[in-house]
Amino acid sequence: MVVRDAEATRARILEAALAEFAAVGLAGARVERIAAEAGSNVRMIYAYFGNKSGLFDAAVRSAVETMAAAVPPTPDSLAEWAGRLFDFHLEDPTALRVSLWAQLERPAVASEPMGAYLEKTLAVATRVGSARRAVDLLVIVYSIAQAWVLSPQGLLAADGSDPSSPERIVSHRAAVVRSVAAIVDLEVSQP
Amino acid sequence: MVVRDAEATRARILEAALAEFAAVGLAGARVERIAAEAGSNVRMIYAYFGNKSGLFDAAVRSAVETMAAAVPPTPDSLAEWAGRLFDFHLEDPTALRVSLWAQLERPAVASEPMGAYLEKTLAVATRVGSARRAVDLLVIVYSIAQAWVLSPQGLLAADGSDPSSPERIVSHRAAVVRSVAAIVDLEVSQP
DNA sequence: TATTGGTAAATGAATACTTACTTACATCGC
DNA sequence: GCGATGTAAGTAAGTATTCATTTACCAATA
Repeated sequence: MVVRDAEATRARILEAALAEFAAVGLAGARVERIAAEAGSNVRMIYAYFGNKSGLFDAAVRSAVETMAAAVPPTPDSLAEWAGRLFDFHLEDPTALRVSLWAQLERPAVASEPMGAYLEKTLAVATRVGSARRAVDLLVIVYSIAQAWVLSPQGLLAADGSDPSSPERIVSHRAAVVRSVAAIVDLEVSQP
Repeated sequence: MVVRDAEATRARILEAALAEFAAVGLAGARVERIAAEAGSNVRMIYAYFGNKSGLFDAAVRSAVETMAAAVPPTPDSLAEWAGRLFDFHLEDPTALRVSLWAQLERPAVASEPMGAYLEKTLAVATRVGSARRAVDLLVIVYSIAQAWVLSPQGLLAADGSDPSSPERIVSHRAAVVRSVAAIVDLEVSQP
């Protein structure tokens, strides 16, 4: 390294960790690979993040923050929000994959951003009547927005078309948006 | 072992593998732990399944088969089918978790049951107009049925209630069924 | 029927290699 | 020179996979 910059090194490590964890998860990740990819070394990882799971936790938090910042929730139009979430995950599935791995391998960390959850729930609750129904709705909306990226290729290609073609993407995005719209309509109309 | 029974031993190994892989995934699983849990030994795993990923693949296939057999699709009432899927995943998340891990760690294996996908797609296509729309719909229906089990505890509890309470479960199941019903209605009405 | 030989099933321990984590040392900026 | 930052080479504990051997079972033979 020519220039010494703790912040920059930390950031490079975190970035490399995000990619590695998104690709192979916590158990599959290799500390040495992350260090190499970051242009740093193992020692620095332990200096900055304590241990492997500490780095993973930091990566998860970073991923969730990125996601929340990139796709701010708009309670008035959940359908459009779902569409933007879909776009975000499609363009870069890193954050989604890291979150999912956290949910499987470290559920406690995945449940951490309680504040954000509470906020969204309350915002939606005013439209749906109760907090419970808001949670039920949010759970479903999230999953619809993620469905495409998490579906096996075999299912996506079951109609004989290429799942990565632009028309195919546009088609599914439309399905996502109108599905969420239909569900929200339903929930708002019958409390 | 008192009795020598290749089939039984194989079955015990597979059962133990399912539990282990569901809990910690392919990279997190320990061959030795599986052997011990199965009341067998490591060498047998290699005799019957070749290697660790061979065992994982076998576990995935077994999980998918179990799931397909336990919750046969009913194209005429996708909503009820989603409800039964929800029940199945809730009672035992093993198959769902194994499938999800396959999707993350070995996408090729997760995409394997093409036959089942094609069948379901065709069955739904006759109701929705085109195979493409059928796939879009199926992807979303699957994800809605799984959403609860895959959501972080923090979100599920954001309304202040206990996510594992029977009333909470009943409430969400209802949300799943009526959501799918609403989406299917929409898709059938406007082709 | 008792003996023998063959084969599938099972086992414990070794092998070859990874992997998270540490230590001892170097270098930069103030 | 001193604390912060960086590096390379360890180390001890695991870990997938293989080896050498034993055990149970079966059937043919004498």
